[in-house]
Amino acid sequence: MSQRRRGPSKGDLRERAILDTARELLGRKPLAEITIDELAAGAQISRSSFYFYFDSKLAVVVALLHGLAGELGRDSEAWLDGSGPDVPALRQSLAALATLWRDQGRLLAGALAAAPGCPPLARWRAALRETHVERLAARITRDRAAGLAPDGPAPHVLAALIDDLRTAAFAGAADPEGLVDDLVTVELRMLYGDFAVPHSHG
Amino acid sequence: MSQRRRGPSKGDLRERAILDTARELLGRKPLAEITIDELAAGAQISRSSFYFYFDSKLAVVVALLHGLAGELGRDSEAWLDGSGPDVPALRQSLAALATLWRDQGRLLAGALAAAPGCPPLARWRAALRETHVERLAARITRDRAAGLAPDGPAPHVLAALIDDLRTAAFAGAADPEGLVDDLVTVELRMLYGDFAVPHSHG
DNA sequence: CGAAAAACTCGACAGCGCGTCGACTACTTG
DNA sequence: CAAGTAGTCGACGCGCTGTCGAGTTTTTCG
Repeated sequence: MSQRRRGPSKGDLRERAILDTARELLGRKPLAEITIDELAAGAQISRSSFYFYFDSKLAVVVALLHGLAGELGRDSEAWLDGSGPDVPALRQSLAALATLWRDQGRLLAGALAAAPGCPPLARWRAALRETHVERLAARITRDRAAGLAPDGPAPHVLAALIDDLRTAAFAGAADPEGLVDDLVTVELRMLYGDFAVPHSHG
Repeated sequence: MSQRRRGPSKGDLRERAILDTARELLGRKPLAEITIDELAAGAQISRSSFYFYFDSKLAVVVALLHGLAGELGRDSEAWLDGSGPDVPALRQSLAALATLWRDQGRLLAGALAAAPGCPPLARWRAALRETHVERLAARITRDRAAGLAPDGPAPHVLAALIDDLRTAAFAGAADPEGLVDDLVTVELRMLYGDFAVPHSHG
């Protein structure tokens, strides 16, 4: 817990300066290589003053993540609330996510890496994931009931695999946006692709 | 580089003791929470003596990984060298990988997490991944040429996505082996599942 | 205005984990 | 038994973290 209370004052500027410095540094190097000294120096305060504003480096990450809150859900509404292989909706959802990874890749990667061992980050990650997985699982259930999708893995398992794939693919990609079309294809196959098992002989 | 040269002697026992301690600790807690003191204590030597055997904690990881060398390739031969949706071969490949993740999950996860920022681990990871991706990509190319698989993402991209999915799914799973069947289905869909786009109206 | 309170700042300190160095002991091999 | 090599260890310095207490500013309000 930061000791800071309320009011628009000089301290607010410093807090923003820390956040801005963090964003700026994350544009250049991974989270693990950023030190509290650098954050403090960037905000023109001493290292110990940093602790007046944030409890740790990860608290800064949490704050940064908080600012990203809405962005993840918004563009997926159409896809998650729809039904059937709605290609444009899926592409929109993936494109938005890709852009986020392009712009905030190091922040997201750092947060993911630090999540085990940092309860606040773990909760953030779990909440994000669960929201997506649950809605996607519901969509799968709907599609199957409507005869739009073939049977297969339990909906929440399939949804979790899709979520894993997105994260792994974007986290590892040099150019997330270049992956969007391929991910669209692959996710559609995972959801709707019932392939015909060929007869076992020529 | 460790300063150690050759010969079967007392030191060999200590080296093994360190490795054993590492394995034992990895059964209880993640790599990041293991300290060199613990490793040394487990082998009944002082912390500074540890450095006579290994240069760092990650050097121990590398050694541990080295011991796992063959296990990854072996059981995938049938699947990677075959063609078409060979379900048993694919299942065998995935089952072996799942077992490895069950037994060595924390080691693998730790190695993966530490890979950026540790060249030897990064090289190990890259080599492993590239081998798999390349062989799988070749398989995809073959299948497509033979008319066994539909067109889709570039073979090496699709192969990389499948590799990512495996790693992410197993790394995050409480029970890797319980995922095998679902992964079989999903991978087959990614490779062979050409779904029929439904007509755009009811 | 001026005094108490709050917001804010900082240097000094203690802790932990890492990796190194140099001196010491114990084997082994001619 | 001498000399070299293998193995051991305590002490040190480093970098980063987080805390404490004492200081300075800024706000609040009687």
